[in-house]
Amino acid sequence: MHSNQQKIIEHLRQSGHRITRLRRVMLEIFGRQHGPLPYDVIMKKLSVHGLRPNKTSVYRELEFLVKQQVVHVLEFNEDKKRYELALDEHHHHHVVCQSCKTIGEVHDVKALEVHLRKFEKYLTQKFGFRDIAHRLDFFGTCSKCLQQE
Amino acid sequence: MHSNQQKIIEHLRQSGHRITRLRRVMLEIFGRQHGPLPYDVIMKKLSVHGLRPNKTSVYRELEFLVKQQVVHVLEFNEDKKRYELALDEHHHHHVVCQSCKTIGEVHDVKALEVHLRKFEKYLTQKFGFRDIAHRLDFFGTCSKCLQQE
DNA sequence: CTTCGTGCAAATTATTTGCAAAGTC
DNA sequence: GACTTTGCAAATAATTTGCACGAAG
Repeated sequence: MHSNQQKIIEHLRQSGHRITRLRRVMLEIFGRQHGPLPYDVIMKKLSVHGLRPNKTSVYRELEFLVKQQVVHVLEFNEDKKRYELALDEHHHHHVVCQSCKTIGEVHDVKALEVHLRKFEKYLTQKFGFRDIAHRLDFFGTCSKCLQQE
Repeated sequence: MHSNQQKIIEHLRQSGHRITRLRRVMLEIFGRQHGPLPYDVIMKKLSVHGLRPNKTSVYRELEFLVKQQVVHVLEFNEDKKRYELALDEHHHHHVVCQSCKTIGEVHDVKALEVHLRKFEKYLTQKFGFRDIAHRLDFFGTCSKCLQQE
């Protein structure tokens, strides 16, 4: 996890990008694997780390990290985007409570992954689709919210 | 007019909602359209049908249909929402080309559905999650776009 | 006639842009 | 020093709100 961050920084440096304080700290924040983060939460975390960047800078850095394929954009019908590390070994799915908006993560649902891969292969062979990725999320109501009804 | 549409209208009427021209035509548009539609496309189609409603009305009608669970909201990282019928028999997944933004649909990937259901059952039994639905979409580059590179 | 739906104008929210100044290599 | 990255203010774009009027049952 720490070494991942190192790897990313090395990769960025080698492709001619500078490692600024903002960039380093944002990678650190993402590296701590706190689910997918929206802009405002990232901003708060940056503040905790002693940084008070302009919102433009944060948005631009996110855009940059997405372009570098270091980070993914996700949307859960919240009227705002969320961002999370795009590393292969982080691959997972989300379980979202539509009431309290809590977002959980599920890793390694093997039987599912196998079939997802198979279907991706099918899309490639039959339709010539390339560079396929998938997004699988579950939506429902969590037990806590059910009790409160 | 499709029987599905009739069913929806009946359902709405019985729960005390009025069937206005806008509501009827929007349901008609959703009913004959494959693929999730964004606000601006819906607006154009309404225009073709001879309606020129205010954007507020359209947005409010969409909000209404979502609340009635007649329609789903989808987002594909386009900075705008898309809407499509939420009927069970319409259940499908999307194949999105990230280059030309074309959105295809896939139905009945049986092996996948079986495992998705299984996993949903697991979420219910183990964590007390209820009313679970899933969203599964594939992203990649279509063969047309690959040729043009 | 009473409640629900609509139009209009203005507001709100997340996100983006242009340009000058500052930081990194 | 060259070239990225940042800050600030102002702009966009999609979507929402408040309020008065019009339409469906």
